Amino acid sequence: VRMSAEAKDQSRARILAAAGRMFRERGIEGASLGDIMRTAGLTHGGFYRHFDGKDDLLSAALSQTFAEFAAPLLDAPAAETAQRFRTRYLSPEHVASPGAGCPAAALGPEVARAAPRVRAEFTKGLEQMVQGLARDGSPGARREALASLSLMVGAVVLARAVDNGLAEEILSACAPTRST
Amino acid sequence: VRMSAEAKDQSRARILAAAGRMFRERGIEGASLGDIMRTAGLTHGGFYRHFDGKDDLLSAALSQTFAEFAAPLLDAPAAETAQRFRTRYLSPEHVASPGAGCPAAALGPEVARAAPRVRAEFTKGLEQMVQGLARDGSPGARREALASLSLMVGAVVLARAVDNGLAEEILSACAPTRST
DNA sequence: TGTACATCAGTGAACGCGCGTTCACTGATGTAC
DNA sequence: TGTACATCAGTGAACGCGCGTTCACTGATGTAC
Repeated sequence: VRMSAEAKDQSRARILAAAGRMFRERGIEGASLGDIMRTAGLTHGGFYRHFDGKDDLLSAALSQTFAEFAAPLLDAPAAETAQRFRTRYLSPEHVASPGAGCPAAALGPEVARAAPRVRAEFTKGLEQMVQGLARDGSPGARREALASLSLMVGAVVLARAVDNGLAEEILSACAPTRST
Repeated sequence: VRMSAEAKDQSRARILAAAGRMFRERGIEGASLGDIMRTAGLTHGGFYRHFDGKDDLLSAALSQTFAEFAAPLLDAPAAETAQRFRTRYLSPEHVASPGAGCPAAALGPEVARAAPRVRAEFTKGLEQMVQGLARDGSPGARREALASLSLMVGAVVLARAVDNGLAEEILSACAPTRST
């Protein structure tokens, strides 16, 4: 049942979309290749026609996921301001939807234990976010962007792990207009 | 080979110590009961004389680990200042030693997917840290503590996941004396 | 443009492995008298 | 204080399960002529 080259590209795109969402929702170890392939509408045996293994898929998914998530900051004509991005980032909607949210907040500690190529892709993706947040490129703006990004990631990581009352307090305490 | 009550308590303490370290080093799923029991000097079959299951162990380990980690902030006579705590938190040593470090930075996203009782224990532990950082108890101090804790957790999560150069930049950008 | 054939995307079964949990067993500990 | 016995901490083998990966197979696609 060979497919056309175009159909293969579509399969790959579906696998990547499923992986990007499921890794963020269930964690790297929690999202099995079988689950991902089933979500993409395929059986798990065909996986290796598209990727070398789980690490290869994870690297590709991180690359795509970071690009999508940072896009509002980077889209050329009317990019979102850093402050607006931070307001969205610190919203209850983002906390409730890890599968469509920031890869760093969903996967940070797991990536820290992952293969070098995975860490390299994560580093590249995070650097995109930093540059989107510090568009004037000055050293001061970059420092502010790094601190602001750390605050955002930490707040969402904590808000997702704790009970609701404390989660709301955390988001509120980190909202813009207070310091950076 | 029944052991004395005292010997049993010591076994439990060794299991808890091994679990606290290994969960933070390898993640919840990455640390198997077999590994933990072996590190504690026991065989894995005896685990269920001490805990009901992995979630029970994880809850107990989080409780103990948060208490230990927040101790410098809470020890009554001469507790560490919030600023000194933050300097230690944002050190390369903390980034390099997750097994002895902050449970929130090591396990946050995994706890977000864990059982309610695990999340409850995490919430309790984090609340201890917040109160240690905001000892005067004013609403403003609590907000500042929540924001500062979010910044610290995010910075260490990111620093552990990215390559060395960017990791150092992140820690430096979040060091005290800049805003909160 | 047609025809013959090699390629390969996808299927479904199989593999070896490590996991959390269970269980029969051992023998020192703790208890009842 | 001694003795008889029930308890139970720890052992080691076994269990069922899901994982990532491999492989023989199928048949439409793409290519060489």
